[in-house]
Amino acid sequence: MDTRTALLDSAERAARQRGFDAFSYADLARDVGIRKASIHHHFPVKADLAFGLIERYAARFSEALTDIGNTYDTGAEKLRAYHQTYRNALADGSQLCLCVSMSAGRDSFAEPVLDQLNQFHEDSVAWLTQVIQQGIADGTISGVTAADADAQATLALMEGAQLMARAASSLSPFDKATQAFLDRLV
Amino acid sequence: MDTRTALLDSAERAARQRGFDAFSYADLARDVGIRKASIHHHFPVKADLAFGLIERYAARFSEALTDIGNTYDTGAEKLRAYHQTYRNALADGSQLCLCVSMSAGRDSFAEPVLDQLNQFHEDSVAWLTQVIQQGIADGTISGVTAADADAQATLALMEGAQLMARAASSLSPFDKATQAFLDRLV
DNA sequence: GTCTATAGACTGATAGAC
DNA sequence: GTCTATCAGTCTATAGAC
Repeated sequence: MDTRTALLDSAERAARQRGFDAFSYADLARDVGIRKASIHHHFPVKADLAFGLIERYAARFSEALTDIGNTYDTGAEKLRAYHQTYRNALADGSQLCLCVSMSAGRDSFAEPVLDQLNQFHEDSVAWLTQVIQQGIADGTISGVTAADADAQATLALMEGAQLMARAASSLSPFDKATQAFLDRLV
Repeated sequence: MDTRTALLDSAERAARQRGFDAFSYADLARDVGIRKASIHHHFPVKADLAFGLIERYAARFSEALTDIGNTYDTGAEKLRAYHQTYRNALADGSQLCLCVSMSAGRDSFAEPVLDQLNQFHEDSVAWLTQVIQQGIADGTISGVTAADADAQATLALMEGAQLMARAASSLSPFDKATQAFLDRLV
């Protein structure tokens, strides 16, 4: 495998488990099997690594949402798949999805990284708004008054539920927090 | 003011704005106006400071919930006051409440701190469950199927909404995300 | 593209005087 | 309880050989 990719993989794992500021180039070097200095060839400064991570993540997530849109028909089915994506990212409660991790530690990031992060949030809300509107139209989601507010609430719920699950090192707070959301779907 | 209190105040401000691992004893010393070494007299190691922070926060929050219980009558009024507490903590979107901040950076903490954190979450859910049940009984909250799941969802929503507001440095994601929650209250 | 070697800054923490 | 002085360890980052 490509060294750059191996570095991104290792960094993503570390960032999701321990936070972006909690791993060092030394950790990365140990994990990937090269020397610290070699990492700087691929990511001159750590901000480049942060940007590389969020960039790849946003691209992958965007693909995943497109896949969900193509695979499922009803609004409810798509929202269940979206929920499952966040649930899977938790694993056994030991890691967050990268965007929650980076949202939480946002102070160490420079403008370009924050822009990507906020763009990701906006894209998510836009996708959710569309899917919720479809769910209203096809009658597979109940209890919605404003689709865009509901979309923002859904994203906040997923991210918050991840945070609590991780604090407890258990999936159950996530499942309990998202139960009512799932119950609104046919 | 007590030096210990001044240190806790400064540390809380820093933890909420930049994260617990993002401030140092040097920062604290500068802010409070004493020398680094003196801080170790009050908090021998940084873990003691973490514990002191969450301990004081949990005690204060518990008091605040009791106050809300005593001040307001209906379930809806109490939930609106609870929501306002989280909104106020954000200020202009530049800081998190301490428990979101510490949940986010939980990897740097030892068992006693994590116990306090999880206890805080459990206490919050217990209080919310009770208030939501009251709201069902007095008819001031609608759309609840299971009070305990709704309580966990409410906590996750508040924490997630804070995270998004802070990422955007703006209150509006918080307001949008919690709009539907408020709309369910009479 | 990877290496050795090193710089310079900062970290939490300690010893011991006052 | 606060100070000066200092420690060993870590961090990101760079220079330059191969």
